[in-house]
Amino acid sequence: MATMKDVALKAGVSVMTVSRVINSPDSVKSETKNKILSAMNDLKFHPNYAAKALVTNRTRTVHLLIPNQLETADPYLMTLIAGISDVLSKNYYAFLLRREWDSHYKCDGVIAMGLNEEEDQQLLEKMNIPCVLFGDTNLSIDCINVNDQKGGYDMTNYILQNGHEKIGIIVIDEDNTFPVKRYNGYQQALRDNDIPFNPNYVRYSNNTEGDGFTKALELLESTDITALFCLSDVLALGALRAAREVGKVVPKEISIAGFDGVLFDQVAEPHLTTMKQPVYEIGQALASELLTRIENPFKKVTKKLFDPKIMIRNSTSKLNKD
Amino acid sequence: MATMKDVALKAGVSVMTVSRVINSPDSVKSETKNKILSAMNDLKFHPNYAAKALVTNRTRTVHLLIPNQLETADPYLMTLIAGISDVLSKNYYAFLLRREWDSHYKCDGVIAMGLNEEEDQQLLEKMNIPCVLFGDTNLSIDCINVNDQKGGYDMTNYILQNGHEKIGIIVIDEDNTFPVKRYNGYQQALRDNDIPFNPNYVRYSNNTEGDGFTKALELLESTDITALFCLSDVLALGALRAAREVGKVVPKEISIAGFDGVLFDQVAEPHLTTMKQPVYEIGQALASELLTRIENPFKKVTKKLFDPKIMIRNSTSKLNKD
DNA sequence: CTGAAAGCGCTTACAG
DNA sequence: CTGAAAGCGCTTACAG
Repeated sequence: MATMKDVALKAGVSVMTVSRVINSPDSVKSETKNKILSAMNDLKFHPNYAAKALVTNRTRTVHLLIPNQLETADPYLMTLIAGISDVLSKNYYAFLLRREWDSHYKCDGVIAMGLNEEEDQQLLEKMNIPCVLFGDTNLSIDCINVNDQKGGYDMTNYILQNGHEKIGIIVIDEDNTFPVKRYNGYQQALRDNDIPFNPNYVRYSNNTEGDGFTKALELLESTDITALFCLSDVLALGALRAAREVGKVVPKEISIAGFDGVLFDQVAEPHLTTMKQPVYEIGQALASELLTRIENPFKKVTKKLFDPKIMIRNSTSKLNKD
Repeated sequence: MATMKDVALKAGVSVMTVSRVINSPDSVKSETKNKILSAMNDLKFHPNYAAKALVTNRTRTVHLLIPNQLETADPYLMTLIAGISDVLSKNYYAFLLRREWDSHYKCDGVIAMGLNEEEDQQLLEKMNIPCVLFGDTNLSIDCINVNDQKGGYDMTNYILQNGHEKIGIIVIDEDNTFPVKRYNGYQQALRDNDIPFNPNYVRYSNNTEGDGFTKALELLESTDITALFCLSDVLALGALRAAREVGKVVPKEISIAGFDGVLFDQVAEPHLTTMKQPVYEIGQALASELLTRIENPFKKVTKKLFDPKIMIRNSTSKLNKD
């Protein structure tokens, strides 16, 4: 591998000037610069990042802080990581997953997710390197999130537009803001369409197929809903099973909608209408944002929301009320 | 961050001896060693990998060579990468995805996949660093693969044991060895059970739900098969749809089996019997193997096969013939 | 078993 | 606009 010294020798300049061409090309006379650039080209010069890292204290490595309670084999997280790694790799940044808060190993920046408010605060205080958060916070941290409120609103609106007025909802019962936001969206859409809110149509559920099944069964047996909005696809799968259990044909007799859309564009089954989160794109955005922040530590803090989009799988899943 | 110099000062030794404690602890008198270890502990010393990288020419970074035709957002690949990153991250190795054969950036090792024979050869010749291959080759490269032959054999055997004798098969029509191996397993199982092979029961198909549907339809309409072994889950989904299309109840009138099992342990639907590949574990093994090879470049070449396992989703998917 | 010197390939001040 | 010197935190020979 050619070094800067080799390039300097070939171009007849000092190593320092070669370094300048790389780091602040404008400060070099263009004639000199061209000489050096062609020497770099001839020698196939590529900087030794280890040497650079040693002196600049930058490693060209990014850490993904993923709390232990998140399962890395989860498709949602894997898709996110795929998006992140796509952008990082293209920029020759390596990355490593970090399951613990502390690390004695250097990195240039951190992408964090699944933190509560207290931890957001910690992130701001303890990390003295660039951070980007997948989530929401009022603190001065770059963050990117899904617009859950809008997702809940748009889906409810869509169901209403298909002629349903009695819309059940299964809310995820977790200490997290996203189910609340989706639920708020549902309520707002009802208000905007002058449809009364019926608390009997609401169930809280653990985010599992099994509990979704149970809660959907309750709604199907005890109410006259004609549509059911499940705040995750996992719940929706349980609801589909519950519909089969009570012999209601989907979507003729009961329309079922989910939320997430992570797996379901890969799998043909089940034919579920859902709110697809742009997870891969969010991953890409997290990485881009972090790299921008690393380049420019004093730039204004960014807050971005990505809209989820309704995804209708096929004709059999249309929410039309006959 | 404390450096080796700080540790040396505190322990009253030279930097060199601190370095020895890290790299060849046996060469240091245990008394000295303990003094140094406790100094390292007090100062929370952790080596600066950039400095180490510079002098040892090792980067603590691994490249994943993923040919461009492979989609990184594919669940199979994401699961594999999750397994790989799990092990690498635990060992503080960063990694980056590499879509092109050439890289001017240093790394300590490469995990490659999806290569043809010619490329395997290239891998051996061009890379002068440790490599591990996800796949098969007779060349002197560490490799890890799925035992596809056994997967095909075991599934066929299982279907036979459930009383079926007329077993259709949809083979993936790709320039790749794995469908052939699975198909061979099918044929071998038939022979071992003295069941005649019927070429009319065989269809070749693109690995898509749509083509799976078409080919399954052909088999269901033109033959008397009572079971259908699809060499991928995607094909099996098409087959399930074809069964619905012709009004055959699964599994009462037609049993359907797939192969892969990547998504289907996450999703409750569809209830499909399949051969689950241990993809996450394979990813972990690829990374472990590479790290071992990096530590010990002259060790014997390893060839490992992972057995896929039959996964029966639930009672409705049992392959029992009434 | 331990240490003093040189150097890995860059960048950061400082000169000119 | 360009260069000579020093140093980042380690390891590799070489001594003793």
